[in-house]
Amino acid sequence: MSQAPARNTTLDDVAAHAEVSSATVSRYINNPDVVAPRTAERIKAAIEATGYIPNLMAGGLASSKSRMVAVLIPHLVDSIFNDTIEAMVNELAASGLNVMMGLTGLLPRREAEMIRAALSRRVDAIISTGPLDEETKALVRRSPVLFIQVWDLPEHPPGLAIGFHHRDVGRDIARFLAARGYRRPHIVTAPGSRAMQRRDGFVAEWAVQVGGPVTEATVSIPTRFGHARKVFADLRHMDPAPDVVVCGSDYLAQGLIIEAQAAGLRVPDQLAVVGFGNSSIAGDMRPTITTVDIDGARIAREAIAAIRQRDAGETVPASVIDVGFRLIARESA
Amino acid sequence: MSQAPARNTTLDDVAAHAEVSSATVSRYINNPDVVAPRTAERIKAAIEATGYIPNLMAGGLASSKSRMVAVLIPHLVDSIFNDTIEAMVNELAASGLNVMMGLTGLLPRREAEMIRAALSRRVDAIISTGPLDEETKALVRRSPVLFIQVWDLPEHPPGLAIGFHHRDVGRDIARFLAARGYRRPHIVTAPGSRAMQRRDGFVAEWAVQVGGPVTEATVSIPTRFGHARKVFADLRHMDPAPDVVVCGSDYLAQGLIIEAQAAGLRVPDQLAVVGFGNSSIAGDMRPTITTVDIDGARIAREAIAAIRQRDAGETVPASVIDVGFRLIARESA
DNA sequence: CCGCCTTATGCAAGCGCTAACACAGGGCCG
DNA sequence: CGGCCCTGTGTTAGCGCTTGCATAAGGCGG
Repeated sequence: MSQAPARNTTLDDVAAHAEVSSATVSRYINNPDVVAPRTAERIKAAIEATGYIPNLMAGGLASSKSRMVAVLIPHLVDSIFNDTIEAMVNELAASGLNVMMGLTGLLPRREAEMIRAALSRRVDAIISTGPLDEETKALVRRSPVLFIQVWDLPEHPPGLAIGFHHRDVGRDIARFLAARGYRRPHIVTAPGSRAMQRRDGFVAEWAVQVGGPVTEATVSIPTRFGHARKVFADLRHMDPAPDVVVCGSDYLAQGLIIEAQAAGLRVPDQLAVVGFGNSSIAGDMRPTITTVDIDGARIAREAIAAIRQRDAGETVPASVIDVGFRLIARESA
Repeated sequence: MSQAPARNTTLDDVAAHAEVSSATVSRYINNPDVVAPRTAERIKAAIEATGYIPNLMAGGLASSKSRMVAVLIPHLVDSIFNDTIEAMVNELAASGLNVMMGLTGLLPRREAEMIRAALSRRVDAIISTGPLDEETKALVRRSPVLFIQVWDLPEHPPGLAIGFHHRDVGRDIARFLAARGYRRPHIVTAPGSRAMQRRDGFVAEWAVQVGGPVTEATVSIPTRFGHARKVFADLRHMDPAPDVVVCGSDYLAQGLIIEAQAAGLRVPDQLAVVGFGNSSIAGDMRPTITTVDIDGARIAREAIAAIRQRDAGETVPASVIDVGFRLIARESA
């Protein structure tokens, strides 16, 4: 109330108050067990009394550990990553790691920018959905940061990769739909390597399983609810009409169901729909949406495990963790 | 390829390479205009040659400016804040500010924790949806951080508040529905002060406008799509049946529309629905959703303006910026 | 009861950068 | 043509913390 302290309270202030050296206070904060119980007591009281708040920039500089992790994703709105990211951010917070969040949007340039920013902050790890261009990949390799690419399993990840094979997703959807007797699939794809892999997997397997034509449509990234109107309108002009639409996200799938119903079609009888991501809406939609579930929490856990391992001094090899996926058959297809 | 540099390259390395002092390199990086063009040239080349990446922890420590802003929100999944947050993060990035993201969930304790973490990082500003408990409010007031509370306009914000009056939202919805001739509103509220204010505003104004009973239901935070099944099921047992449902989010509104339609009801004729947030889905739903639009981008801009002002040395007074809201009448009510 | 090991703490040297201050040199005005 | 100001750069003292090393007590086996 009265006078604002000219200077922020520092470790030294606490140390003086507790009548110990600042080194001991530092130890108490970072590793309480190494200080004697009675000393700990005094320090604790001193911290309370002074209202001390550590300065992590100073601490980070001295220890060259930032206790911060960069999480880089394309979007927030209608993003199929949201469940994974939420799990990630929560897990990280629980581990005492703060999250520097970057939205990379569509431009690879932004991804590179955000990575430079993360590197400037000397983050302990970068978690990104990638993919990276060659220059950025080289930059990441040169730096000591732990780079974790999630949601995809590239051949030669710059660091650790935790994800699944998108091509296999496409393949499994093709098998599933073939087995269910669908014959004229229409696949809606967004540009972006992961979506493309799923598409390729689908097309290849469909050729094997059934062999008829696979029609396609393209939407912009991110694949969202609002795209459904146009996709459905286009689809109505097609002859023969598709009997099932394979979507790049549950949001789009939901939109298509709504459009189809508004047009008087019964889903799945007259038009079936498959989503992707098992987003929160998928199980509650009418009809419930057949989709592919990714264990986002598992991805988050694996990522955190790697970060901890690294933090403990072990080296995390550039490798690949396949968390798989699960096709969930519901009512919409 | 050959030997990893034992030590990271620093300003001094660049300085040596460019044959200037490190101070000049620092100037070049932070304020290129003050160094002579020829020197700038040399430094630029030296930076490229050495692959220098600044250390913002060191810079921040020295300048006591972190160039980082904390953004604290309850959730990511199905969050009505997402549009605002996305705008915010993008605007911040464009201003060269990095974002430390915190998910506060439902517990006030977590909010306090995240604020401490942000303070430890000496962030330039904290943007939070609040509200804060008294202790945390005091903590924030004591610290030199710029605290920006968004989405709400409390009486005595600890810093700057940018938002709108939720009570007025409730009031305006009541007027709108009364004018449209609805008579038996059912309002679905989540715990949380903002939702409560909207509810109170609605109930108070409804009493003035029409006067009949307002029935209510409660859902958990966040107000999401999946809640619709239960809300709708409960609503079917009510006698007299409501003719309009006022929802806490567009996602819930969407869910209710779907449930109603699945039960054979026509929306809005047999049951009308009002949402909140003007989320991306609202305009594309069938029927399109009557909702309340918040100019998230505007909130983001105002917040960034305050941060810049503060950064320029001016003091940002604890005050309130009302960005208002806009009721968008669409098809669902 | 003494040397040795363990445990708890202090000392001091940085971590990599910024910014206040000093200063050199050149242009320009009177 | 001398003094003054402006521009550009160097010098230096930190910013607040961590950590390796040194040191002071105790504990304990022989």
